[in-house]
Amino acid sequence: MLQLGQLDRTDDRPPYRQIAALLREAIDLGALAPGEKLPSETALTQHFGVARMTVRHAILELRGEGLVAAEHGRGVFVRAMPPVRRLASDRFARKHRAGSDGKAAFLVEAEKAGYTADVDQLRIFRDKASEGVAERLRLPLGSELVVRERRYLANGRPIEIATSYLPAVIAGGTAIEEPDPGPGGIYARVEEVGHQLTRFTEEVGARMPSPNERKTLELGASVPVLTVVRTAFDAADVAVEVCDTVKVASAYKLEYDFPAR
Amino acid sequence: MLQLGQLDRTDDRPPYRQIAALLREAIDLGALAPGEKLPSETALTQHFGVARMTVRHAILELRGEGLVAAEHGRGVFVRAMPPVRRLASDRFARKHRAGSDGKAAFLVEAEKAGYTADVDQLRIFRDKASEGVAERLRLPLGSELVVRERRYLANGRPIEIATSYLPAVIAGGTAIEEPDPGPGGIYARVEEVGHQLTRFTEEVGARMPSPNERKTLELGASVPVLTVVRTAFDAADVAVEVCDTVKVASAYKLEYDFPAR
DNA sequence: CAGTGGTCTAGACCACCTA
DNA sequence: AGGTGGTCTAGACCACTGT
Repeated sequence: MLQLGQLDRTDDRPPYRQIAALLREAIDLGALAPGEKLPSETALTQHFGVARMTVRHAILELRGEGLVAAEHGRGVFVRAMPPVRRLASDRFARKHRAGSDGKAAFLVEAEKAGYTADVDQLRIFRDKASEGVAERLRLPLGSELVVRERRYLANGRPIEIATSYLPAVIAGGTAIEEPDPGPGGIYARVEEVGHQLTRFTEEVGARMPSPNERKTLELGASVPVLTVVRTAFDAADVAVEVCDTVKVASAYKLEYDFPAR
Repeated sequence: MLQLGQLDRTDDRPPYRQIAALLREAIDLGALAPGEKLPSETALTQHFGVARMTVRHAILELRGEGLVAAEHGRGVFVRAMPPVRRLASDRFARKHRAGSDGKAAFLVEAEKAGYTADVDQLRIFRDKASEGVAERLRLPLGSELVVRERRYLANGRPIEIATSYLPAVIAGGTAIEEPDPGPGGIYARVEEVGHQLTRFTEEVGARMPSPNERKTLELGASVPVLTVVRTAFDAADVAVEVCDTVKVASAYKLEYDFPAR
């Protein structure tokens, strides 16, 4: 049974903050392990001798920090943190595509780092270019695109949604329109049709997820996401792919290396 | 006088969410301009015919989104959104240091983009290297460092906290320990003492701010921050500076450009 | 069904700001 | 002093989950 301290009436912090601090401490120390259920509001109310709203206020604070998630009718649970993926800016180097025996980069990386990886919710379809994508691909608005959507999971937990957009004139009719694009992934196929990749740009931001993203990524109320929009360029500096990703922020660390010039 | 709609009892959203939605709409439409004061809790209570806690719950939600900020004893005010800074990975190129007439890069950029920039809360002191910094600078734990802390503001709103760590053997006794490091900033001074900068690495992540950061950056309850830890290397590949920054996510877009190799 | 969290009421007292 | 938001109480009913 979990042991929690008592309120300190000489403490100048209000009771709800003290309760939040005590629970936060229990989580940090591991007395409340990830996935574990917190004492019910009723139990906490009795333990601390306060009104239910006071306990709820404390829990609201922890939810705001993304430390716990409430499940209606079940209880409040300590959130489990997914493993952290470190993404280096050389992760698309050709050497990483070779020798992977046709496995996707994400699966190879997972194997090395010791977690299980999955890709699901794959959707492939044609669409017209929206403003942001058209601008990045330097195509007219409404140009025909091949779109690949998918969701990445680590240890069974969703960590990323990715959507690739490629001009249909490049990707149309190739294995890029197949569920399995073959060894080396879609970048290898793009190079096969004559577009050797030379550089990438990435635009990185962070924000709160939309309700939809929250659902797809199974996120608690206030867990932020990292957004990365990558554009791939070929030797003629033609943009051949835009990849829009939404990543669970706590699961990622992005690494970039650039010259001082 | 602000006109607000009424609750719709047939709507399946709870009253507090409807009230939040009505206020959000008023803000989006400009009926409540940035800096303007919302009707008081008492006024809203009477307007909607609900208990005060219900109105507070709605306002709590808007505060969580960072749309409004409460000021004890004064009222609740619509927050102004800071302008978005786009940070390109060539922003430390030597050419940007030259010709800036001794002005810091941040101020020059602000002038061009048409917003006012300020740096405040400058603190300069000596400290011992903590684990993360020691590792990045490849120094023994506890090595003497020169530390520069400061806060950046755009249009008067805080948008970033930055902390630079430099080995005291490099930065000690130079203008880097002065409030004004002189033309070209601390990087120019580092190069003057024989460490020509050749490359940088950046580690990017996102998370919810700590209570302290929330206060310093004047953030709402659930507004995320971007974290960027930059390490600067000289020609001998010696790490000469670690710069730890915490940025208001909504105010930044980071841009990186890297070869496919 | 009992137990959980979600929402709401109608009060109360306090701390802070402006005047 | 009067108005504002901050915190708290002691109830109430509802919706969801599990047995």
